[in-house]
Amino acid sequence: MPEGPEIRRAADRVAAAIAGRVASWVWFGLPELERWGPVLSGRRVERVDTRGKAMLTRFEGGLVVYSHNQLYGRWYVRKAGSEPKTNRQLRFAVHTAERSALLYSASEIDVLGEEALDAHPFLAKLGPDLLDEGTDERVVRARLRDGRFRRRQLGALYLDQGFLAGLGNYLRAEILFRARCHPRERPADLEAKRVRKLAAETLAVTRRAYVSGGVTLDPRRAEALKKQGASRRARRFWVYGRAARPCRLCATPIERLDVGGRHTFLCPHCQPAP
DNA sequence: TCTTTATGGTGAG
DNA sequence: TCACCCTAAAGAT
Repeated sequence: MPEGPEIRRAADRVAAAIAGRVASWVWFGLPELERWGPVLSGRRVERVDTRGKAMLTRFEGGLVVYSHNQLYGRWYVRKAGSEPKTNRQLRFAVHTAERSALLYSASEIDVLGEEALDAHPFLAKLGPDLLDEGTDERVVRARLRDGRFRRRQLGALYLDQGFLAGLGNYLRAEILFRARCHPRERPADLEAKRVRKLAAETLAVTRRAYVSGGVTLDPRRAEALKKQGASRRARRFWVYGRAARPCRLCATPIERLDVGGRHTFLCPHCQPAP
């Protein structure tokens, strides 16, 4: 469940299950965190929120459980005391009277004081979160114009959590396709109109992914493909993971390209090289 | 049963 | 840029 939108949705589910309730039993499945279980048990869960791809489970008394799912972590919400059928490793469990929130497979978990959050090595580096209310097109445009970022390739920039928090590999490919930008272009080379377009699509694609549960394709197209019996995977993206398949707009074969050490995907016709 | 890949991230050079 | 870490699932044999 890896990029910002998936993490925020997971946080919503976990919050609905345990926020505002007393955690009767808190348990950690990592040896170095075991001692925190008894410390947090009996405390109320104040909030569950996210910063980019990190989740913060806040307990009364100013203690916060930081968790980052990387590629593997997965949250489950279950009726109190019951567990999902899975072979995964349970790493963090919060049980309340009615429901339990269970984090499996994640290895990046920490317990911090409220005051230590801003000094956390990952959190301290994050740029504006694309799913925060205050992050509007003006904010994204300012980021694109910023001297720290404007001369870097978009393909590298759009994986950098210090540029904008919550982006990831599929969002990078999908946003750049929608904005008709090639991953080797740089913000500094874009005329103002294209910067505006890119900023708008950066927000629109990310927010659509949040609302739809990871689908970046437009609703009408996704629905039509569903009726044709396409798999979830096949009706999710414009270009991501679609190497050699026809572009959904112009039928040109989608290309795969390595940028920033990872594969990305693009339509060579819709996103011409600089 | 093996190897590869993955929606992520770090640190060394 | 590269090697490496984390864990799980998919693909190859």
